[in-house]
Amino acid sequence: MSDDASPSRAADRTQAILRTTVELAQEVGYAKLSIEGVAARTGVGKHTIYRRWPSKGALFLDAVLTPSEPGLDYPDTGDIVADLRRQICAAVDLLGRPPLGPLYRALVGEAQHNPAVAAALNERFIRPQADKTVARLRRAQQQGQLSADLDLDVAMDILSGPLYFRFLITQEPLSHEYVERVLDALLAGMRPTP
Amino acid sequence: MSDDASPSRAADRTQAILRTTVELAQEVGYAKLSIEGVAARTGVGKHTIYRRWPSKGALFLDAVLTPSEPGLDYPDTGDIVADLRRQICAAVDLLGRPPLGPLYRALVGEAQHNPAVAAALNERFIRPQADKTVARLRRAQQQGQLSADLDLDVAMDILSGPLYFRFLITQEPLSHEYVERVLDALLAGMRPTP
Amino acid sequence: MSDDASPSRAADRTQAILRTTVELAQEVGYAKLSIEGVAARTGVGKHTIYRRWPSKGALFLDAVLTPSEPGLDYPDTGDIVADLRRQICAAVDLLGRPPLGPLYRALVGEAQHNPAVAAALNERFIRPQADKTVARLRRAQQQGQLSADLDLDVAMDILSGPLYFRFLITQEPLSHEYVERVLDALLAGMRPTP
Amino acid sequence: MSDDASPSRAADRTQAILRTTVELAQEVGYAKLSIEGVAARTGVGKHTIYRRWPSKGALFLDAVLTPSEPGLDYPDTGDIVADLRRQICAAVDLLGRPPLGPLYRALVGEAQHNPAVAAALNERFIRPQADKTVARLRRAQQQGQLSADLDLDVAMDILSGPLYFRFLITQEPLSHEYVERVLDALLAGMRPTP
DNA sequence: ATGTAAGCGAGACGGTACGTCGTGTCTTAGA
DNA sequence: TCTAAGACACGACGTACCGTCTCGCTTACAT
Repeated sequence: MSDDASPSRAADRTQAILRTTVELAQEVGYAKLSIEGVAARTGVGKHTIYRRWPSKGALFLDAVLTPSEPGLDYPDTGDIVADLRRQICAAVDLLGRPPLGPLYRALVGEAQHNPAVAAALNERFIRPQADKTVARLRRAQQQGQLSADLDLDVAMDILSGPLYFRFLITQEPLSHEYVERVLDALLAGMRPTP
Repeated sequence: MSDDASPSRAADRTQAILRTTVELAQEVGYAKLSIEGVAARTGVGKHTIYRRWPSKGALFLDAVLTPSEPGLDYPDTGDIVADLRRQICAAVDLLGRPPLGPLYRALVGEAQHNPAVAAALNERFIRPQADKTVARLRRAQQQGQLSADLDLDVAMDILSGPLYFRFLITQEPLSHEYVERVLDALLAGMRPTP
Repeated sequence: MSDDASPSRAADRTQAILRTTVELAQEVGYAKLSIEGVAARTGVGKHTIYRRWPSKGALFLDAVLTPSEPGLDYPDTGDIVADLRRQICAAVDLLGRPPLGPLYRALVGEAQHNPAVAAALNERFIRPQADKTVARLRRAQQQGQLSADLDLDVAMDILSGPLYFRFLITQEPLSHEYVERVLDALLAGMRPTP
Repeated sequence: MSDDASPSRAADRTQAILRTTVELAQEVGYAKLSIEGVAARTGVGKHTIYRRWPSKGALFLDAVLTPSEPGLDYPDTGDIVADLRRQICAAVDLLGRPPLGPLYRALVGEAQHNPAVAAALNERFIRPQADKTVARLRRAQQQGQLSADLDLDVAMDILSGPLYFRFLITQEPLSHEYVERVLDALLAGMRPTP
């Protein structure tokens, strides 16, 4: 008697809870987010949340990642430098600024206290992105656009790391101009040119 | 009544509280650390803690940074690559592994939720280290050991970032060998050598 | 499809639920008894219980009274004192000690909070017993074995009351010897014999 | 700095909580009384209640008994029958009708589920009253106003029991006329007068 | 040397949230 | 059609900390 348009009560509720979680987190911040509050605002019993997620961290992870998961697909225009620039700027625009930025920052913060969140963050978001990046880098390397000596796993870290450092540690804003400067430095290398 | 050997009751108490905080954090983790617990274990009234620190985060920051503050002085042997390697390895050994590693990780995590902690972490630890690093890099650049084009502020980020990325995000262990690979990649640059 | 040997699925289930209720109440006490628990232990849906009884109290009343209802028939040997002694001792033995005693005590306790239970307890158990008692007392009075002045309704209360008082209020054990002492006092009266 | 008129914060709060408990119990009944509700209405943290009483039953016992404890003093006019009548009627008027009646009924009900409440009820209320009653009966017996054979401990039970039976079991109202009828029956005895 | 204040331990207090349990209603799938 | 299973909104449980507050007691300073 139920048609495709109303797939299941359970999924409806799950979505509603995730939406409220994002809303509330944006209003009061992750630290003051509470399962009690999410339940009340969604009009849902606390148990309905605990049945789905074991902790505030797990709920928050789902709430932040679910909408952006199919988000950052990798371009391949043939020009690795342009593609990296495009991809990194997209990531910075999505995760490095409001509205998602503060939530993503809080999510990474939570991962430092909660190993389950750290693991899930890696598996659901970081590793897939890294794999795509490494694959793209490998193609570029094979085409001679990157140094044959370049250690591709490390390349992933040196491309992401500086931005995460600025995002999490010094907490200065992330501009496209900054991305450019990082890319320039990485491409050229630190050693004096002969 | 107080002599040099017991400089001040207040300082004694402060030290005792900081010691307990580290102890307790190592035992139960930052998430389950509580001011109530620190007070009880130290044998101190809660007020005595609140009089000194405004929040658990601030207390924890002091507890983690106080002992390691006079820690990572920069060497200058004349060889910038050797000095960087030495310095980064020292930092990794101190902050990247037990016993201090988990505490430092939690501290950075807390900084994501608490702007005051983020600011204090930067001012008391990150910025001073960065300044020393940049100064050392500048000398090397002037001596021709680094590319004249190198953007020194960015250099600081690309040296630290990859290690923080691995420490905070993928949470894989930090070995000296990994430091070496990062340095190699950064020095050589990603572009193919002509 | 159902024959005499399996009178009805419904009745079977009802009996099973009542049995579990008694079992569980004996194990954990009435206060910790729950419909949820009874359903789980019986292997029955909660609805199947709610369809039959409106509340825990009503279920418990049925569970306690059903087996003992056809219990306390009144003897008439011609000797009213002997009959009262026999009857009261039987009641005390059945309801005043384990295994049924604690359940009956809890049932009366529940009746203090739940008027429906109080009413049902009276109608299904107390009043029928009282009617039989009064009838027996009336015969005895007509035969001259009891004072012609005796107020028979009150007689019922003064025979039962002291035992209930001891059972519910002072919660001291009920022995046959105690029954004897009560009967002696009631028969003789408190006034000095002239 | 504090004078006799403001004895202590603690006692103030205790009294406020007990008052609210009685109020709330009268409004919603014992079954729906909750520690949460009492705390909210009193404007007090739940812990402040749990610090003082281990359970709803214990709190309720205090709330009901505290005001009426110094309540039912025994008269001695020299006429035991008149004194019993006076005393029993006073008890019936206080505990057998609103406002206290329903609370006392609920208290006795709770005692059936909670041994601690049963014990406290006995020690703080029932036994002291019983002791006074027995003492008064003993004087009357020595003066020849009661049968020399009367078993005084049992006398206590047969005086109280019928009223408790009516109060708790049949739950009919308790009138002075009923008290009279019980006393008449008990004084005269059930045996036919020769 | 003696007030007098400041710091202190202890812990009560009003709150908020926790994670769990049971209620009574409702839905779903299977017999 | 009735059932078992269990999701659901709700409300209360009893616990844990929060940050504030009052208590006496002990230091240590200023008179």
